[in-house]
Amino acid sequence: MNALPEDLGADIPKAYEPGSVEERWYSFWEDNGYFHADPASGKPKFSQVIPPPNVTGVLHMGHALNNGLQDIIARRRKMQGYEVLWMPGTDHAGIATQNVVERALEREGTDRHALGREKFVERVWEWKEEYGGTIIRQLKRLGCMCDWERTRFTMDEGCSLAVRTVFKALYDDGLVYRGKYIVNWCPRCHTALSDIEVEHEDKSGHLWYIRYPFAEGDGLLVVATTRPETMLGDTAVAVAPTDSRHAGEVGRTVILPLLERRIPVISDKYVDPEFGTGALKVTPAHDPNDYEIGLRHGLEVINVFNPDGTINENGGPYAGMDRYEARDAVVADLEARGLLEKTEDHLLAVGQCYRCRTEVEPYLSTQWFVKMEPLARPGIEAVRDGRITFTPERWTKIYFDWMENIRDWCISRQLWWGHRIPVWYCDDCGDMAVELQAPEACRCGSENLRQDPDVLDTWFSSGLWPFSTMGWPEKTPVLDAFYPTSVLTTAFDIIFFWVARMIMLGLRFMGDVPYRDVFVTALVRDFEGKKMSKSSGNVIDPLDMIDLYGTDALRFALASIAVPGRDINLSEERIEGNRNFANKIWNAARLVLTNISDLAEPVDLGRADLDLSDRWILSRLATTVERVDTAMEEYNFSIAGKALYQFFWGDFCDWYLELAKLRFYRGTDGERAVAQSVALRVLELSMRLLHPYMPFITEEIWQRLPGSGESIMLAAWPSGDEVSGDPEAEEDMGLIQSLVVGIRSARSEHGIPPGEKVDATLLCEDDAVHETLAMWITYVTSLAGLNEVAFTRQPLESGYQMRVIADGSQAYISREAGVDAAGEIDRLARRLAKIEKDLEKTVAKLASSDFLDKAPPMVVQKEHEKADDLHEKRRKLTEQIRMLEESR
RNA sequence: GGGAGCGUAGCUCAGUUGGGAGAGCGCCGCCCUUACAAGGCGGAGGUCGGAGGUUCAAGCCCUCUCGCUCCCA
Repeated sequence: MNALPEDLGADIPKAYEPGSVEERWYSFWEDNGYFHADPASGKPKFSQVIPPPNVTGVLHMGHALNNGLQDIIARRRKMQGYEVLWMPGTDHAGIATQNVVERALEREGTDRHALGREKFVERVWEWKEEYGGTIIRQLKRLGCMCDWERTRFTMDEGCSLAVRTVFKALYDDGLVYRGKYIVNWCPRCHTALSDIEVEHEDKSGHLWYIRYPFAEGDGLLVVATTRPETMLGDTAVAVAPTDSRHAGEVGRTVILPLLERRIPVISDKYVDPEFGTGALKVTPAHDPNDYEIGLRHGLEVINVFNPDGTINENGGPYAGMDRYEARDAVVADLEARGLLEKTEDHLLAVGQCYRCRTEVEPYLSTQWFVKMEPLARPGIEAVRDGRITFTPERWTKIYFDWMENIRDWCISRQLWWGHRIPVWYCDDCGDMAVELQAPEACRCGSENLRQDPDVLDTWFSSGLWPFSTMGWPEKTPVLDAFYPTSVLTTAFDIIFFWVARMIMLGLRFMGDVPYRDVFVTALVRDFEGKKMSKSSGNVIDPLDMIDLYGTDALRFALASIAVPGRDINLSEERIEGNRNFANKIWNAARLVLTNISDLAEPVDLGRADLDLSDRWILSRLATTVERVDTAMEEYNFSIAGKALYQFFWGDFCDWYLELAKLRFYRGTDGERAVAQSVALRVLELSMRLLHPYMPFITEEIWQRLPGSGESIMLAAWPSGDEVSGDPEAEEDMGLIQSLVVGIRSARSEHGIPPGEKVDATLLCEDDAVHETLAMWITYVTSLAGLNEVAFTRQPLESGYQMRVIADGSQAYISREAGVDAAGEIDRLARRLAKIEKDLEKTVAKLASSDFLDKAPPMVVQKEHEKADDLHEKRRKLTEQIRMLEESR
């Protein structure tokens, strides 16, 4: 598998080419079974379930973020030695999938009713077999290490049995019930929806003031409504009991305009006397509050809508019109009869179906419900006592708020695609049976059984996902080994739909929480913070990004801007920048690989004669390992990503490799071997540290390194034991970096081309610094472009054109062609200005006796040192500027 | 109406328990120095939304205020 040493640098393309690399390694991993979890393994277990994507879905940025992060988590755990199960699968998505197939039928000029239920469901299954695998293939392109052999589907046999088992158990416990209530009805999907499937949006509408004449005597009552068409179903007018304006009207009868129905005026505490005229038209069949009022007063309930939102026969002349048409007609007729007092503009919250955006209609119908309060209590407790934690923490409160005010869950849907409700009704005796399998006959002996035509809310089955996928209700080894799962990673928009319900159902049926951690990710938005949507045309397709820049670039970009608790504004430039990072990694590896072919055996770094740069980069690496590991443990993928980026590019490439070249190209054999060994070690360890973020490029490079093993996926996650910090090396290197940057800056500001070497004399007032610089002077000469270098112990009076004042040292630089003295004065003056600004603040602090008395000694001490340093720099700069001015 | 989050460089955003304002991109200048021009080096750019308070010390803590976004009713 591994290349031989002499082949190391051969055939390495100049730029990283993600396409072929990704394909090759993904099948290598999959074919070797690295994704497959063994419940019998003796290793500690780590598990997570994928939030099952919609089977009709295609991968969008939200998926890419969530699943990318889950993969990062899983890969690190695997490297840490856990037996990792990442359970994959898809969701049957009742409404969405049914819609897709219905649209296909429409194109064929037919519909589901013409096909019949059985044939239609067959068609959906066919569709699922053909297209349902798309998102799975896309997740593979994202690099996800899911255990594909265990891929599940919410409608597969096992999950379906789990659904029926749970339904029956809840029914037997009295937690599932059937009843006639006002539910949210989508006239386009022809089904009931649960409360949370309705999205409210403020829309501008009108408030119509309608005159209801009294049946006896003169006068009229004016009611205000936002929905005049529902007056067809009015069975009362209500006023507040406290409302003196209307007190005399209670008990009288008004004539409902248009339909001429006689309806009573009643008094009910629900009415808000401040709203409109203080008189409320009551439509018990089409408003939940009106329904309650109706119950209290024994009002007639008149349904005026058909399931498709048109007016039914109860609407008299308006029957057959659609609800908006009817609204216009009703208003026009009222106006014509002089019964419309006035119309005002009014802002109202309109409920819409979360699947199709159609306005939902409150609609009286018989539905199945789950009684939630008894399930919610343990769910609240599990979070309160810390068995489950949310990250970021603030989601905890949102979870509590919802759970503490939970309402019963309407679980029946008038669809054909989904888990059919396991309830059979007897046509002969009217009995009802809730069973796991279709019963042969009723208790009364009749075989005239009809199964309930409705199916269950898709979220009912996804609520069982953490255990139904592991084989429940059977007791399986997988369940035994991997439940509860370790973490659930998901976006906040499904905390109520999914997360909360899994917790409640997991506790109820497994007797344990479904996961320990809930990691709530952000929403991915476009670069200016707008929600990505097809209609706005601002969608960035993750597959396009993968094709253009590579999977690793996309993953790294998403992960490194994934700050917990904040939405992500993504731009293509961001991904491009990370493609550049991948390329940087690639080329660093190329440099190392092409320069280590003569390294027979890496030297033992514990004993080797390390350069300062070697000690420094190993120390930086140690810090990075620590920071990355800690941040990842806390789900802070942004901090970890930035640490990786900064270390690899800013430290390793910009400084270490530049210095290592000195030994690669001109070192003695021994020096070469040390530099090679350190470079190799840092590269190897970096690949392991980067692997969870960038699985493909790291495997590709790691496999080319001498002595690497079977796969980086099986290599150990870097630990603090592998490298250790070296504060002294970091400090010494800091002195050198300060001097190099100072000289480069002076050169650049004087327009000296990078190729032109200059002479320098270095002055260090401190002996130790002098020694360090003298020892590692080649670093300075090579990185700062110096020619002749001399050391002095006394400040120079002349013989140079530029002076650099760095930390711990100074450089006097001379150039044959000379430099513009005025330019040098200007340059130094700008430095001086900055120093004086800093100094001013520091001096002010030290002049305050409060500061000296009350601040911790360490802080005061630091401030003194800072002041000394700044004073010294100011003195040197001032003196230099004066000298230059005098010599002009 | 209730709750949450966010206003820091031109843009997108970091900023761990208060103790010398940062990154990426963009911009300007110089460089094709054989790992990388998808690059290197250097540079400009900020009264941290506003006001007040606590503190020796506030981007960070408290109060008020303005603006934007989201969730729930």
